[in-house]
Amino acid sequence: MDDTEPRDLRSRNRQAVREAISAAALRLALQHGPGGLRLVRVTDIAEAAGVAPRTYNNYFSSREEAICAFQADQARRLGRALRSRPADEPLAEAITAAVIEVFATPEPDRAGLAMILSTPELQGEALKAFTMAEEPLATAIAERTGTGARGNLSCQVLAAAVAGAVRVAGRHWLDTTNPPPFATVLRDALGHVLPPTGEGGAST
Amino acid sequence: MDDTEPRDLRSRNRQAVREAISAAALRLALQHGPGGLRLVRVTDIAEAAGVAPRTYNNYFSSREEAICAFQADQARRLGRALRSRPADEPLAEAITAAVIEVFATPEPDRAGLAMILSTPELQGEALKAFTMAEEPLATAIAERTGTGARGNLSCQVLAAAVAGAVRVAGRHWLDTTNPPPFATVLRDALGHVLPPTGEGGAST
DNA sequence: CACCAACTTGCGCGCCACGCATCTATTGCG
DNA sequence: CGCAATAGATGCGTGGCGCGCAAGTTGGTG
Repeated sequence: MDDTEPRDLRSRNRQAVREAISAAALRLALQHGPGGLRLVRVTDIAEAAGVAPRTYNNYFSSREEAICAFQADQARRLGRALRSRPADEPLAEAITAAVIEVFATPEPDRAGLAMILSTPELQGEALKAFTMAEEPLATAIAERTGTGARGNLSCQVLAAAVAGAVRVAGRHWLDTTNPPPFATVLRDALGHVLPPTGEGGAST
Repeated sequence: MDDTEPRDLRSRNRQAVREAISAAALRLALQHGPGGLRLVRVTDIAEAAGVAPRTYNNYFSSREEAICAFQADQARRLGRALRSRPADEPLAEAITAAVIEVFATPEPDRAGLAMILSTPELQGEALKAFTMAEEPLATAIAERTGTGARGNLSCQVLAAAVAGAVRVAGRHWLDTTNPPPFATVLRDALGHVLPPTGEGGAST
């Protein structure tokens, strides 16, 4: 969906700068390796992105946040992706399709993922990013299942389970030599937490 | 059970200091409220804990880490708790019992939890703490189900789902006025991700 | 064409993480 | 029971970074 493209030309430029900084940060991080994250100065990132150090700070408050901005954006799209699925599609299939659309299209960058998963600091940030997806996802699930209660436990638990499955799938996919398409791993992982077709998981 | 208590006097003292710093950090954080986390100086925490600022830094590298040390310790105990359950107990019951033993015994501190869940910085740290529990938990589950493969996706997914359920349950319990025992909420949440008795969830 | 708002950038301050050197208490051994 | 080895605590100093403030610049608007 192209709804991620902002209308305002100003916002457009802003997003471009954001991605530029993020890309520069990830690239520098990859150069220094998992252990040398500390050696990546904020000044270097800003310079590589073509902005002032102060400006970098207007976008991100930490290196980790900048590096994981892509994951954060992905997570932000998940709820919307689920809503855009046809309403008559079974819940499990809709979630699976939405997840694959967001996280496996295109195939993730293996090096970047490895960098993040092998660096504790970045793990935490990526974790935050994935968790951000849970609340909108839970809301979307609640809408789809018709469960009115927004505070419904089962929807939130399911959303958390889905997010966790995606995260675990990513790690598993990365640890696999000669890996299958990420979408395959995602389907497999989601199969363990998704209710069988026809059951929305709302029992309370 | 008490194998978590080291007999070494040195380690014992170290753990005591760790808890003292953590408690002091949480107490000061509660005084300043969710928004005033930045106003909690490291010096204050160290002084309140009766140690030098430099020593505080030997234990924790950030305020957030210190405040959430209790959650981290809890998470670290989950895998061990599951192992200590009787081997003939069904998986779902064993996990539920272990979770309740670790997270609902004693009943969590409502104020502290509210503080953490309403402060983004602390949310991230608590998230890391919960996630730390996943790997040992997955290993324990794999042992219990007899699934040899350590890289087994289903066990890791289940572990992540359990951790997520605990986290969601905590938030839900906190948002509830006149709340039931936390153990009740935990059982409810876990019921949505745990396989029915007799099925280990290991299909691959 | 002129006004307004948002954004970038430079400056500067205060805090904090961390390396180095020293001192103290605990431990293990003879 | 005394001594050497060692782990941990503490002080000091330095460099990096988050962020508030104010001016310059660019895009959007009536």
